[in-house]
Amino acid sequence: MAHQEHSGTRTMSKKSERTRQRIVEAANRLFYHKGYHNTSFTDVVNASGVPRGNIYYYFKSKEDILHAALKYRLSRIEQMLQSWSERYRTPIERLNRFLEILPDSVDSLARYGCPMGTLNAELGKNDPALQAEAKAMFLLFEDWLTDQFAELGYAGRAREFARRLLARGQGISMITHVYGDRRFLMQETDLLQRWVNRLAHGDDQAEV
Amino acid sequence: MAHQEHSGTRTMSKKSERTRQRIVEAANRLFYHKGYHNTSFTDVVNASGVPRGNIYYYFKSKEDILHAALKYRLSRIEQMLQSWSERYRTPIERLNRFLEILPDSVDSLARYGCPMGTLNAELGKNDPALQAEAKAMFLLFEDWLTDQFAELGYAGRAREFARRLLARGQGISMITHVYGDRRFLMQETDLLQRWVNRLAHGDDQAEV
DNA sequence: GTCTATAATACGATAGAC
DNA sequence: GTCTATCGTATTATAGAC
Repeated sequence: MAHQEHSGTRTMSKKSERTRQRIVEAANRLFYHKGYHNTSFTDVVNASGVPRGNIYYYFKSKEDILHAALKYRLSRIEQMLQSWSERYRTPIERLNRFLEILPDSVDSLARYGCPMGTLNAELGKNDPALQAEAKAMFLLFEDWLTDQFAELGYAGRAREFARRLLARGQGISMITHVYGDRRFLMQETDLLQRWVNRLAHGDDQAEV
Repeated sequence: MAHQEHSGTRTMSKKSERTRQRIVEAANRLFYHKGYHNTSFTDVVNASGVPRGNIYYYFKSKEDILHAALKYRLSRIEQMLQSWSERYRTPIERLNRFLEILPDSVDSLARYGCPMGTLNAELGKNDPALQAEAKAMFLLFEDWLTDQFAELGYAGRAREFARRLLARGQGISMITHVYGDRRFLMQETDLLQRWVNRLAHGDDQAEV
């Protein structure tokens, strides 16, 4: 008989949890590198090393794996933002840490684009439910960035600034991906850092 | 016997050309709305109204249709840019016309994202040949924008400005798509217009 | 719980009648 | 040149032995 639920981890042994996690991480990497629709079930089998049937023991469909991968991404982003909030005590330090993502991941951005952006672009074209889950990644960043801008003293425009910063990052990632141009990313990241730091020094007329 | 070549239009009758064009336009729309990998051959059959076998008379494979769709997009972009160059006589008018794309297509951008960006994001993950063809769309815009900034007197930084403008447009399109937020697009387009117009008035320190 | 064999189907592509 | 019937394969998913 099948186990009671696919989605829960409640009744799982340590080993089962590890296997499940291996599937999620392998699939997540493939969805990023190849795109969701262009990743086959067999790709997931090969990349994870978990036999076909076993994967269906943990997940009821390919789309179910996608849900799990999105959930995994969301938890990773939450962890990351929380650790930044703990490690850095001023909003300007936090914003600068956020911007460091771009140079830190310049190689994968040039090869595969932004993991959030490209997946949203793909899923956003069709299923509204999947689109909503993918959008949640952006919302985590948006809320966190909004908090930082608010702490900087721009409470009224904090969300506007947060979205603008996200948009800038997306644009830079896209062009870096299309052109394979690492220099562009570095140069534009510099501009964003200057903008953020001008804001931090009270220049709220700073043009973005 | 099969016809001599799939790609050429040299020996085609008027009616054949129309049929071929119907296939290309239907497929192009589907590739935009659903994504390339998520568009099936049957989708193209249904959308174009052309029987399966006939499509293979005009194109040797699904990928061949994609090539034709990309070629079609490129020619449309070229036509558009050339018509703008003819209609508008100053670079500032031309740059403002370029920015008008965003509000003009805000509905489809919110639903499907930027046609150039999303297709590049999808194809860029895999095949380098397809990626190059998709990139060519950006290059057309980049060169044209570079010309405009050069005419404005920023010869040395014209290409930098052109890429930055493209990146901004991509970021705005992505966020508009993810959030389904038309207001954001309008607001950010305003910012870009102000930037471009400040540049036109000689403020080369204008921050982007 | 684990794994292999295989079902059921959707896919891109072809054959061949007209 | 046009169209339908169908092929071969890759896909997701399941059955059932261990």
